[in-house]
Amino acid sequence: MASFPYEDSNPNANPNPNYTHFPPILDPASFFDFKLSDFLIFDDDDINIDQAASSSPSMTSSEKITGVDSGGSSTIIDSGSSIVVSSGASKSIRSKNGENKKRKGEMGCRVAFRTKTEKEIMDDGYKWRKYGKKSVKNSPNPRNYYKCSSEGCNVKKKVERDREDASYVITTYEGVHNHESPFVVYYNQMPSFTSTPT
DNA sequence: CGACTTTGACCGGCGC
DNA sequence: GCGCCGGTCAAAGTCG
Repeated sequence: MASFPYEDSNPNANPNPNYTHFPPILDPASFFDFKLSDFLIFDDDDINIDQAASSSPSMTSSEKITGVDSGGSSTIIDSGSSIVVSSGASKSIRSKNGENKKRKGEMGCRVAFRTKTEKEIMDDGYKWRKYGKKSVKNSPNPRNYYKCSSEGCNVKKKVERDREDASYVITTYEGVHNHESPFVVYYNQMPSFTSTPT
């Protein structure tokens, strides 16, 4: 639990659904286009990621980790930066016929992070399809819901603006991709970027 | 014409 | 039991 997200260029190689890997920010163009601002990590099911991620921007990342992480590991990316990671999301999923299914832990992990960006959507290399938009309580900004549009991939993400500072965007990933990012495929095909030993 | 977005409705969980 | 809230569905609209 100490790997840097941008080193995890092959999410597909992860056989463990509970493996907590970082958000696939793999597009250099988009990566440098925003300032990573929050990166919290925890393992507790009951923690409200959204609240943790959107807590006061004046807090330091170490303060956030102390307040949120109940003994789990943590990785600080940058001064004042934090991401929230949960490895056991508990979620109630409603099927089409109205049947409700408990899917505790099925999603693999959740990752929430806050970034300072003007863009609502961060291009993380994956293709997302929007399936919902909801105004949430205590926040003037609506929350957008996205699913990975790859067939068979159940990864979801929520995107909302920080209620305290609209220049920040809170992104919550849920689950682990069962395929490689289109960007990774493209990246791996580029001779100048392949990891040839010197 | 297919893929995607929008948006209102619907549903289950949860607190009171 | 009831109402609020978050999350999802799906039909209609939009766009390339």
